[in-house]
Amino acid sequence: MKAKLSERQERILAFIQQFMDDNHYPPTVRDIQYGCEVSSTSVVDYNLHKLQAMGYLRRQPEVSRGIQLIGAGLPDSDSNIVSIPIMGSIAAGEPLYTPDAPSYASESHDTVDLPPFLTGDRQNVFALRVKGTSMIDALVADGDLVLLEPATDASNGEMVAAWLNSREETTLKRFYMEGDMVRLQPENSTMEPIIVQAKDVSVRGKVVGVIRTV
Amino acid sequence: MKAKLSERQERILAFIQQFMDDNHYPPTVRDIQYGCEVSSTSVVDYNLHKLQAMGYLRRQPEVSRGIQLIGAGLPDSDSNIVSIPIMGSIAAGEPLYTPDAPSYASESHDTVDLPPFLTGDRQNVFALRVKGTSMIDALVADGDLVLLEPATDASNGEMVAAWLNSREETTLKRFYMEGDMVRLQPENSTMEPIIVQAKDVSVRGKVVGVIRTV
DNA sequence: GTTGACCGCGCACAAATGCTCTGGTATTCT
DNA sequence: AGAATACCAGAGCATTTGTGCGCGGTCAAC
Repeated sequence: MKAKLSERQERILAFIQQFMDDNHYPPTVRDIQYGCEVSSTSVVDYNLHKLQAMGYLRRQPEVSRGIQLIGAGLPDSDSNIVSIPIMGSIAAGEPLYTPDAPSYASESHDTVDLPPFLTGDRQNVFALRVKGTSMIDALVADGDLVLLEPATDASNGEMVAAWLNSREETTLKRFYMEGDMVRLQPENSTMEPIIVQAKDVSVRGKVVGVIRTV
Repeated sequence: MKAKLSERQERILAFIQQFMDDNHYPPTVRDIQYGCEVSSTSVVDYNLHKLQAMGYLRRQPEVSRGIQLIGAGLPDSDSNIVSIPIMGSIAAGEPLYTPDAPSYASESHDTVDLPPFLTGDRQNVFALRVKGTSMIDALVADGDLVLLEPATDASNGEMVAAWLNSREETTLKRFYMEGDMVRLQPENSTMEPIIVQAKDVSVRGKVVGVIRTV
């Protein structure tokens, strides 16, 4: 069994994979024909036989769509899911994501598996469980899971996880830089903003998504 | 629409699942016929339509083996991800999941892949894109994705997708049964509740989760 | 040049398959 | 009882779809 594939065979293989991802069932010979711009079904049939002989797929004779890919990566396992670590809770003085102790970052944390559309192309997204209601007016409730993108800076109005030196805690607030002071604004009309020296606060991440189960 | 399955429908559903597990491609109508000891393809077709209307599966018309199970556990049953169909938008008179027009139910719907922890062990969860701000006070914003569990009934105070006969639209509100009237309460202080006869409203699903990307 | 393996093309057939039409039998509703 | 509804059976049609066959290129070996 050779490992060498013609360009057309590569394309057919890729097309089948794509098609399976999209439709959750295998393509017909003609689907492949049109999808790969082949001018005849027999060519597809010919190459499918080749691919089968080489072990790239299996076919059920006389059966429509009787194609299944074998070998690697077929059980959806490709990259349409990402594991996000849950680094702890936020907004009530709980301990949190401590980059000063990097050893922690990879240990014993829970993770959630999420589809990539929630993280976009951001890197190193992590999640925090919200405790408390300080952001209730920004549609973030107690118990929600917030997705954060690591950041050390923020623009005014962005929702961030911020570390307060004075309190030794991390909190979820909107960020406003005012001179050399920083105002951390809760989104809850019954709560007061926190205003501290810029040097006494450090941004840990920006909120990029919210997930709630009821 | 009932959530109740006949024995035959249960069997068909189970058979499809089994078949997919075994063969990695969906069965034909006749496969189901023989597999479930039905005496006619039309019966299978009939029940498939029913199942589709109830949201248990999706079909590609005119396409052999154009069946895919939706809800839980279908993606090769690898169980760390589920495909949820996005059945449309909600809360501004947009069209939605219309079991009365089965032909729609199988067409051109997007799906999102989500980890199972969001759906729990619920079956046939589907998603809707929220349009409008009627539930802003319940922490559901315009553009959010809400996850719904199919239901025909609701307890007072639950957040539901409800179909209004009079307006021919589906709307996202809190549900309150009051005598033989139903009050659909928006969670937005600037909006008035909708109060209609119980018979003029039908619950389509209960909200079980919310997803927002910023 | 000739040969033959390899690959592609177009066509057509037969089987597989989705779908519809007609009619039947229960069960429920009025 | 009669009407309405839900479900099933059988048969048949139209489309989809796998497969086989003949023909025509290309290319390297002889």
